[in-house]
Parts: sequence; structure tokens; C-alpha cells
Amino acid sequence: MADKITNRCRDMGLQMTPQRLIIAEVLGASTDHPDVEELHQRATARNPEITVAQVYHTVKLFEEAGILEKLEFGDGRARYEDADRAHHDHLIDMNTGEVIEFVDPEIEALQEKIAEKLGYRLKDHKLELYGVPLNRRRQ
Amino acid sequence: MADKITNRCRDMGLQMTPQRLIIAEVLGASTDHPDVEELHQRATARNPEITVAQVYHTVKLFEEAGILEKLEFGDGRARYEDADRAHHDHLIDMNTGEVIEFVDPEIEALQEKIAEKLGYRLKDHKLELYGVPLNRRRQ
DNA sequence: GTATATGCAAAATCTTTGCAGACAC
DNA sequence: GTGTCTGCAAAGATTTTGCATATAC
Repeated sequence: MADKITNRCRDMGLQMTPQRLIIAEVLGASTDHPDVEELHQRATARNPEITVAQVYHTVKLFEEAGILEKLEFGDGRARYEDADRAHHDHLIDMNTGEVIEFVDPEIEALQEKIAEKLGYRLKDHKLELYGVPLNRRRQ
Repeated sequence: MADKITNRCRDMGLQMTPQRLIIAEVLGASTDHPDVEELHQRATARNPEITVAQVYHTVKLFEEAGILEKLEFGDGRARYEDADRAHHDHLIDMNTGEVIEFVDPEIEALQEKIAEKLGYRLKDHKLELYGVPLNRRRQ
């Protein structure tokens, strides 16, 4: 599990240098949603030779290779998670920053239904759902 | 309609200077999701005396007063819309940046159900939903 | 007259990029 | 040897802030 990302990197033909290996391990070992700063801290804990720039280089590369999913929850920092995990959505506690993962089959069906209703062919469009905060709603 | 924001500003005890009045009018007249740069352009079209800094000051103030909703769709720019509009969610076309508004009663019930299931009291938490892009899903 | 608003410029934050040296194959 | 990777530092982009001046009430 911890080296699944590493394997996919090799499959994509990416060189697995010591720096990338550690970043890949840190990513694989993370069950939360670390930002670059946090990834860098976890990586330097294993090897102090890793720079923030390298973390930026690497997450960008991994994202472009489809290995990582970039998440942006509106606090100005991008977060990353393994793109190969089973699908789930996120509910963010805007007061605390806590990220709650959940899966609900109804919400999935619903998103597809909405996309269809709007005439979107999912193969051609990357559609992302943003819900307005639950307790800010009117009407 | 175009001056509803202005009224709420006065209700909140905010001084309605010429600059704020124009920014409020621009916001009230917008049916899309302008960012600060776009708001500034629309405002200067009516009065060239408005600075970007003032737009930033004003949207922040209006957001804190509950008059505006700040939306962040992951492109690095904050977008704003009237917080008093009827509730809706957003589906973002990540290829084109297009923002599609929609309302679906099922998705609302679902979000509340999920929050409840997770033991969240909506009065105490501002919970925001982020869906992973529809066509990036596995399993 | 006092409190608030304005606007310039500087700073803060997150991210990207240029490039020279280092490493992998 | 050629292509890729690394890491420093500089630059970009968006947003925030300090503060002197101007305006609102």
C-alpha cells in the first residue's frame, strides 16, 4: 500500500530518485489531506535533503501523471491525495478546517444526473461540484 | 434588485461612500461569478476612481457582514456572489472554467443527511461540500 | 470633530519557473 | 553522453496590511 504510488510512478516511466521515493512514500502513508508545507515537513523528517521546491516539482509531476489528485478547499493551499483511492467526496468544516471524507451512492448518481440534465458528456468535461455551505443557505 | 445589496449595507451600518455604492451596484447587477479583477473592471467602467485595493477592502467587508458569499473554485482567484440569493450549488467545468448553477432538492437533503450521520450540528459548523471531478472517479 | 474610508505602496502567501550543477540510464 | 532531476533564487499571482490623507456623519 505504501509503495503503490512508487509502482505507478515507474509504470509512468518516471525516475524514482531518493527524493521522489520519499515524497511518494509520505503520500502513500498519508490518510489525511496534506498541503505542500505539510508534505515537506513529513518528508524532511525522513530525509532532511528535500527542498520545498522539490515537493512542488513532484506533486505537480505526479498530478499530471494522474497519480495524485489535487484538492483545493478554499484556504489558498492545494492539498493532495492518492488519485487511485476508492472514490469519495469531501465535506469541509470551514470553522476548523477539518476534512470529512464520505461516500454516498445517491450523491454520485445525482451528480451524474445533473451533468446529463445539463447536456454534459462526462468524457469531454471534468466537472467538479461545489456546494454552498449548509448553514449559510436561504430559502 | 440592483440596490438590494446597498440596502443591506445600510442596515448593517456601513457607510455608503460613492466607491462602495458602485461596487455594490456592480455586485447586484452581476448574474455570474466575477473575481476581484473583473469587479474592478466593471466598477471602473462606471467610475474610474476606484482602486483594486478598495475592491478588496469592500468585498472582504461585505463578506464579513454576510452580504456576499465568497466562492473559491480552485483556480486561485476568489469569486463573489450575493449571499441573499436563493440557494444553489455550483458545477465547475474544469476545462473551460464555466460555472453552472443548479438546484437539486435531493442533493440538499443528502448533504444534511450526511452532516447528521456524521454528528454535525449545522448551527455550529459551516460545512462545505467538495466533490471529486465526475470523470476522474475510480471504482 | 471623531470615526471611518480611501489608496498607495509594501509585504505576505502560495506557486511557478530559469538555470546551473548533479544524477540516472 | 544524453536526458532527466535537483535546488537555489527570482519572479508571478493573489490577497492583505500600514499608514497618511480624505471623507462621512
